[in-house]
Amino acid sequence: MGQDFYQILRGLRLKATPKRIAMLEILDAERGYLSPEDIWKRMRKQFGRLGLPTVYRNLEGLYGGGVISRVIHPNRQLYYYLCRNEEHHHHFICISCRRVEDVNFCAEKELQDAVTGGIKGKVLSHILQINGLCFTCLQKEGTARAY
Amino acid sequence: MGQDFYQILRGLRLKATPKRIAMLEILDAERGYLSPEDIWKRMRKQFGRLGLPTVYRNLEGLYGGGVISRVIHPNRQLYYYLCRNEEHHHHFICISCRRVEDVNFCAEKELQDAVTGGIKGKVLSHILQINGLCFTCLQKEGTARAY
DNA sequence: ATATTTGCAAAAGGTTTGCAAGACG
DNA sequence: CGTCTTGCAAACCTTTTGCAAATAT
Repeated sequence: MGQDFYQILRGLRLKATPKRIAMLEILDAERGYLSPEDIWKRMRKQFGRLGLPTVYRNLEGLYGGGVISRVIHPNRQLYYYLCRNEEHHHHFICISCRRVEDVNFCAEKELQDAVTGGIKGKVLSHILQINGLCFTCLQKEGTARAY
Repeated sequence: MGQDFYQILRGLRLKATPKRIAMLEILDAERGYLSPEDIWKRMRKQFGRLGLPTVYRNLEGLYGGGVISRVIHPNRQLYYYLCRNEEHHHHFICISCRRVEDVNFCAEKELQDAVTGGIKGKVLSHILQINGLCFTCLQKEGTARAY
């Protein structure tokens, strides 16, 4: 993934400001999920003046445009993650080291059937996320908690 | 569901205070999800003095004990719901009228397999929730939004 | 009697808003 | 240039905490 962030932003009709590009670069360099504040801290190394609201506003725009995905941690905070996988999928998140793994399974059809058949409603969105400990963290022990 | 709330609370080693019983009664009388503040407002009709922290603390205890379940709304707030269904299941929630319907489907095995096989991690919990509009709200139109 | 529970007030913590100044296209 | 972005400060709102007084068993 090189310098096509400019194109991606333009595709969303967002101006390709240095800050937005830096955000994408930071997310791209990370294999785990980051909080808005994490991103802000890393960005401040490059930018003298940078407000947290800018980070929030941009994350919202990028998430809305489908460029990044988000994770809802059991601690109720939102974290963001840059997805390279084009297909619809879900995530396994490590509670301890924040690693994200794509899970190429989705019960979309079954869920749709349950709703169309029984409830007769309309599905707007669905959340499917697995929270746990990745292989590495599992070795280290001492991290387990009942989430 | 009659007056066994006393027993339920004792089973969790929680003191059966009038407020805890009232909370369960309120949740039991509702087929939709309620916010802590909703519950607080309803309880204030019966109790002169009642703090919101009490509601939060008790919801936490009841949720921890598995007596009530919770819903994570796309708006990021937590809502609570008294589950009558004993088996493991998930929820369809109506974004508009707050109705909750049980979805007797869970991809537990597939998820476990994905994690055990590919990621080799440990599953601590999983979230599976469908957000949408129930049949009734679907008729009324005008409520749709992209969540 | 004693461990829990509660009220109150205050703090915490993440997220949002308003608006004038600045930057992209 | 016009519109979209940003900084800053302040507000928002849900949730949590500390502690003394009240209550369940």
